[in-house]
Amino acid sequence: MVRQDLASGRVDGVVTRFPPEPNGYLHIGHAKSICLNFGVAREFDGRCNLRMDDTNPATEDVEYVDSIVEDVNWLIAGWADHCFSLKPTGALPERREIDGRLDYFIAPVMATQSLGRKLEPFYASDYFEALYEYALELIRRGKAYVCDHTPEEVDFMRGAPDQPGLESKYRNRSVAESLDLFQRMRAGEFPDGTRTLRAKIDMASPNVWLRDPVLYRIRHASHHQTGDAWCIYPMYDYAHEFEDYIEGVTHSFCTLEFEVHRPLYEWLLEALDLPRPLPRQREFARLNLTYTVMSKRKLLRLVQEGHVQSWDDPRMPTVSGMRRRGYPAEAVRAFCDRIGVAKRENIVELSLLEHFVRDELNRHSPRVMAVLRPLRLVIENYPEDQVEEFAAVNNPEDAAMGTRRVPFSRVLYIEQDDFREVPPPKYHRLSPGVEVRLRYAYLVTCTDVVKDPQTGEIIEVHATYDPATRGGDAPDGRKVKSTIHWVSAAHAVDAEVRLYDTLFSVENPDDAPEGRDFTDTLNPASLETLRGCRLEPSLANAVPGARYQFERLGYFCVDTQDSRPGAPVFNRTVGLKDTWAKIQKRQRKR
RNA sequence: UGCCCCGUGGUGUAACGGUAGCACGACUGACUCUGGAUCAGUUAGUCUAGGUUCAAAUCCUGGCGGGGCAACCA
Repeated sequence: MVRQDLASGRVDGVVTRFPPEPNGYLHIGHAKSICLNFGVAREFDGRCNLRMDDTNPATEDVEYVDSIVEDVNWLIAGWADHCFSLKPTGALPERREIDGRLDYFIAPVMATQSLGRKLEPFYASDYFEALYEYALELIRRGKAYVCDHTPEEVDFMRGAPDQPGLESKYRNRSVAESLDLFQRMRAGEFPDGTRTLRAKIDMASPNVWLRDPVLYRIRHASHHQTGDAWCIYPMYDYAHEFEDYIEGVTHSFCTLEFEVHRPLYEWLLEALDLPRPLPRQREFARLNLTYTVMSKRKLLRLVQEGHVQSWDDPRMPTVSGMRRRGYPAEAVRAFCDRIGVAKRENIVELSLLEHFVRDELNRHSPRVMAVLRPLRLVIENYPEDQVEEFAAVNNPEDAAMGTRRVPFSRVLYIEQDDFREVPPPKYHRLSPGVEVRLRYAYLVTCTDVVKDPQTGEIIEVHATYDPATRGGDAPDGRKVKSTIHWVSAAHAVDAEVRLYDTLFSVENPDDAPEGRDFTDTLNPASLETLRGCRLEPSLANAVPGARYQFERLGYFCVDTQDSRPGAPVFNRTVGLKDTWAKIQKRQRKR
């Protein structure tokens, strides 16, 4: 479509916009919209405006503005910054005339070319004056009128979808009277809800949005950007297309539910005889993901009711949550690219998102050894005080990432999961009499199991090593079935590790059965906190946000909120694919 | 109920009216000092009934199914 518009000469450049309302945090659904809008701008060498659609002071807050700016920057950094347009802080649209026709226009500044000027997002609230002027013009043209009906009356008179509405008795009052009343609405002469400005369209239209929709309402409320300057605020349907127009937007992409609003979007634009090309609205289906919810209302409830700790809780599908969880922005973008844009309702599998996260992390994150649930392994025939260092590869996918040295000694920790006194079928790891490889170190054979005399719990495993297998290869060419990771007890770094699982235990928490709430299907095991985890010493100075692969376990990142030097906290971003887990699952089913 | 939109493998998404393709998942196998990665392969799809056409996922009509819309929210 964009290509067609360019080819036909309808527009000579592409301008899109991402227009969130600052009443919540951005989530993966917004990420899709961001990728669409910035992606189109990028593809056609255009630009994309970040705009706060702040026309309802009751629900909005600057806290959200700040988070939105941060999230957008994070998501597009290194990808679309060159088409990211903002405006100088405090700039307002310029009032001008083109061919004798009234026009408002606001000039963008590319984020990469600020030239020292302070920049900020566009704000719908910056256009309140322009919007007001346009409203006056609408009244003069007989296309809008002030209506004195109460909200209840208006609601009733709208009729039903299959029944025409009733015309307001104020519909035909004179232009002069409407003008006067509207000016007095602005002046604050009337209390909330007493009057509205309405478009004069068609009360019998089969499209309910064309039945003289409300354009302005009276709200004596303080706005987070304009303070108390206004007591009338424009409705979304009135404001949005003019916001697009003022910014010179060519393509206005929004979600499906606005499809029925499109005739209104176009009607308002055409009602005014505007001198520049008009923006065009097109719709696409919003994103749904399995095992999560996406509506701002539900996300807000999760936060407010304490089901998660915050908007950036790593279990949240918010952009900030994903960032804290360790998802790379590249992975989120690759995901958005793959899911495509269409008008069909969809529920994308979480596994697709995780695929891109693993794909990105696999190529770029350094490998490291960490033991989450430690089990002592004593190498009986290894000298008591000896310490050796082995070279470990940082990333087999990228030789340029080099190697590091890992200390080895007589007492090690291995993963509890990597030892079974009685191995189940197909279990290749350590068990009595079995030889395995300690990664990068030696081949060891399990000789003994030490149990707590009281509880019978395995507290220690003994083994012998073969000195000839130094580095991990046997000179006689014998093979072992398994390689396990380990950490030298004396050198280990102690850490807390948080394991995350899906927030919900059902694929689609949105369709809770009647009488049930989506919170009923919350997964009680979505967070498991492990303390006393043992990490290899190279992790002692890991910086917040740093991402690693813990070999054989998954990808982990240093938590940006709770990690402290000397007391590191790691979040599991996503586990490695685990065929052993699959085998186990299958065995359990039998 | 009125209007609008949408129906392609389990999931998501492609295909000027001309061989239904790609990705994820699942399943086999190969390889492996990560039961990771990689590689090879298998599985499985045009909602339905008519019509137009040499030819229909694509165009037309009906049916069926799903979704949206009746805030002074966005």
